[in-house]
Amino acid sequence: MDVNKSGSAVQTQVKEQHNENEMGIRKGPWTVDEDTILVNYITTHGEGHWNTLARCAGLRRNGKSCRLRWLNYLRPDVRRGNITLQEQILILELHSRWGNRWSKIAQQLPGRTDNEIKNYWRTRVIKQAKQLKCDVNSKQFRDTLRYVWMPRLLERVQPTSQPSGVAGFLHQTGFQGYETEWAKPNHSYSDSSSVHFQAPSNSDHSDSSGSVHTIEKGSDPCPALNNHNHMLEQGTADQSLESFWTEEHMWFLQQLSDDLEIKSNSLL
DNA sequence: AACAGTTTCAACCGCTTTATC
DNA sequence: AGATAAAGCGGTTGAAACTGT
Repeated sequence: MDVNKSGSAVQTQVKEQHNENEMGIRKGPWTVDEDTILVNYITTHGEGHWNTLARCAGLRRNGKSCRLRWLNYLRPDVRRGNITLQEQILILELHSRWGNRWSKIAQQLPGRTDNEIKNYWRTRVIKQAKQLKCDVNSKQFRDTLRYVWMPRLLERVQPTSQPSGVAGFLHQTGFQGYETEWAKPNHSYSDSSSVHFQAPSNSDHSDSSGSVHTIEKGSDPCPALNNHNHMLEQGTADQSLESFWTEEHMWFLQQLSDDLEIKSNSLL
């Protein structure tokens, strides 16, 4: 959304008047002029002390609003545009580990803001959970993401990768600091004949069953997925998370996650 | 073309944590 | 040690953009 690009000057003026409170503090979308003032002021004086900054810069905004505008939009190193495939994997992985710690997750994705990641999670991932008819915080959905979806995304990113390549990928994307479950010896996500997913016993959110789930590669459990894989390899499909989730995928994932649930329960 | 429904994301709100006096 | 202000964080909202009919 960019209010600066739409609406007539008159409409904008009316809205601006409406968005001022009795103290003369403005709220709502920022104008181009306000952005310019804020950028120029920070370029000269640096950031911080936001209430003082707002006052000295002559902005009729509170400090919080200035800080948010700068951090989420005006900072020169803010990365705009779609979340890449690599970033999606990283977000899924980090969220499985840290939960809704958006700021912490954002620190591992250079140029991305906590707000952006939070929005991504709410608009894309939660949407998919709803389509799977499960709660986004349920074990069922977490397992589906962790043991089905993320390995497949990784295979798309690094088609020839070995297990150790996962750690390498995470390193390449700028993420350092902990040993991913996939880099551990008990996780063989890509061998010659099948794909195994072993639920780790020491993950923050996983169960302790350590149950192993195997999908025989030759059995082609979901032709739609493989077809999509082919499209990605040919560069004919949008490389986004949601583009994977067709109705057929949903059915497949639902079956698989139901199976995971049953097996996990039987081991308790 | 017009309308309704849905999605996206910038911005706000309220709470917690940290810094300063 | 307590009070106050500032900064940071996650949840929520609402308007614009998009999509379908």
